[in-house]
Amino acid sequence: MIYVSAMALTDICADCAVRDRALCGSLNDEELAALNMLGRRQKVARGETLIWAGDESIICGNLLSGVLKLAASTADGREQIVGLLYPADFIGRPYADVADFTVTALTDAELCFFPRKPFEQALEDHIQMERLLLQRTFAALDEARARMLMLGRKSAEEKLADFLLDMARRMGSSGCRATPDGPMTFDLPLTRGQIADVLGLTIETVSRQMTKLKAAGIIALPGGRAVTISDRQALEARTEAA
Amino acid sequence: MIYVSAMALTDICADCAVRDRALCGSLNDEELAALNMLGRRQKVARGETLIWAGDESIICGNLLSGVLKLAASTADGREQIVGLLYPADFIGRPYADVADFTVTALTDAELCFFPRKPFEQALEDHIQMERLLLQRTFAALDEARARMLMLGRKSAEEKLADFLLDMARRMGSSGCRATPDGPMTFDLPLTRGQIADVLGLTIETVSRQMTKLKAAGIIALPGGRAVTISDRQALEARTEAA
DNA sequence: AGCCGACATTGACTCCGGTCAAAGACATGC
DNA sequence: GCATGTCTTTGACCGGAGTCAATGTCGGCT
Repeated sequence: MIYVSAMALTDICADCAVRDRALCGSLNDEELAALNMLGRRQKVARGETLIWAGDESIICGNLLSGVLKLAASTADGREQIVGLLYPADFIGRPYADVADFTVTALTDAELCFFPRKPFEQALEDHIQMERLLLQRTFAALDEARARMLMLGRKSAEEKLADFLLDMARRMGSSGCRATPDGPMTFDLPLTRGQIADVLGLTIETVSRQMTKLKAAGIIALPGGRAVTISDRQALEARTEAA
Repeated sequence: MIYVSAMALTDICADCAVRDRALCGSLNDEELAALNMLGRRQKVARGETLIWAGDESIICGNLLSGVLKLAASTADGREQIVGLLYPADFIGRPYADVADFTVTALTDAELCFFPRKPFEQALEDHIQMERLLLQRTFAALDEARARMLMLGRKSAEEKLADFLLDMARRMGSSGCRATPDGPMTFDLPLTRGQIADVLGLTIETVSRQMTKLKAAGIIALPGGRAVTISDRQALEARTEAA
C-alpha cells in the first residue's frame, strides 16, 4: 500500500506506520491532509513522561510505535497502571480540562500528537472519526472493567497467567509464533516492577509467581525480558482457580 | 419546566424524570418525539437482571430511577461489581454484539430502553447525542480507572472510606444534608455483600471495617441500611493511609 | 405473636501476599 | 577488567484480609 503525496515535505502521514489502523483511518486523503497541518510527530525515550496526572489536558494523539503506560497513583506513592497503549492506540482525554492519569513511555516510542482544542474541532468536523473514537472508548471501557475483575477478585497466580497470555497475544506479531499452540517467545516491554503495578501486586510476588510457573515447566525465562510460553494450555488453566 | 405534547398518549418522554439530564437532553422536541417511537418504559424489581454477560447485546437505554449494578464474574462464581448506575445514566453497550457485563437492579427501578440497532441509527442521526455519549463514555472510563487504583492499591479501610464518601455524594440529593460539613445520613442501596463486591473484599471485612469506623465515632449505623457520617474530615483522612 | 429467611456481626484461625533484607544477574561506562 | 547502578531472585518473617463457624438482628408473613 503506497501513499504518494503532493506535499511530501510536510505530509507526515505519508509514511505513517499506523495510517489505517489509527483513528485517522477513517479519513480520506484530503481530510488527512488538513489534520496533517495540526499534527506533529515526536519521539520519546523510554521512561519519559508525556502527560502528568493533574496537569492541564493539552494534547491528544496516536501512538505510532512503542508501548506507553497509563498510571494512577496515591498521595503516598503507590502506583497502579490502569492501561497500556500500543501502536495505533489513541492517547489523551478530549473534553476534559485536566488529565487524570500519567502517561509514560515504557519503551522508546514515537507518536503523532495534536493540540487538544483543535483536535476536538476536528472530531466535530469528521463524524466518522468521532464515531470511531466512540467505539474505541467503549472498547477501552470494557477492557478497564475486565481488569477490575482481575484486580479485585483474582489471586496472584491467576493475575500472572492472565497477564502473560495477554502479552503473548499483543506481542504476537513482533515476536515469533511457531505454531498456533506450540511454544512462543517474546520480550516483555515491562520490568517486574511495572508488571506488579499492572497487576496490583509487589515485585517480589511477581518474581515468585514467575519462578513457580517456570518450575512447573509452563514457561521458560531465557534471559533478559524474554519469556517463552511452553505450555499455553496449562497457562490458560491457571487463569481460573483450581 | 413544563413540556406539553400534542401526542400525550404515546409521548412517554413528557413526564420523564431525567428528561434533560439523560442523553436525550441533547435532542429538541421533534427529535425526541421520533426517538419516542422507538423507546419503551419498563419497571424492574430489585434483584431482577436486565442483561446477562455473554448474551447478545440487544438493548440500550436510560435509567430513570433506582440503582443498577454492572458486574463481571469468574467461572467459579466470584463477582466484581464494575460500576453502579444512577438515574440519568446510560445503560448498554452500543457497537458490540455481545454484552460483557451483567446488569441487575439493586433497588426497584424504572428505565427507558431502545433496541440496540435502531438506537445506533439514532446516534448517527443525532450528532449531538452521539457527542454527549462520547463524553459520558470518557467519564465512565475515567471512573473505571480510578476504581482500578482503589482495587489494586488500597487497603480495606481506605476502600471503605472511599466508598462511603462516594455514596454520600451520590445519595446526597435524596438523603438529607444539614450543613455542608455537618453530620449527614442516607440509606445505602447495597447490602454488605454487594459493597464487598464493589470493593473487592469479603462481607466479613466490610462489616468489620464498618464496626471499626463506628467505634472511632466517625460514622453511626442507625439501623437498616442507613449510615450517618458524623465526622467527614476523619473519613476523608482515611481515604489515604496514615 | 411467633416463625422464618436473609442479612449482619463477631470470633478464632489460616494463609496469601506484603515487608524487610540479602544476594545474584546484567548492562553500561570508565 | 572492574565498578556502578538497576533489575531480579530468594529467604525469613509478619500481618491484613480471607475462611469457617456461630450468633445476633431485622423485616415479612401466616
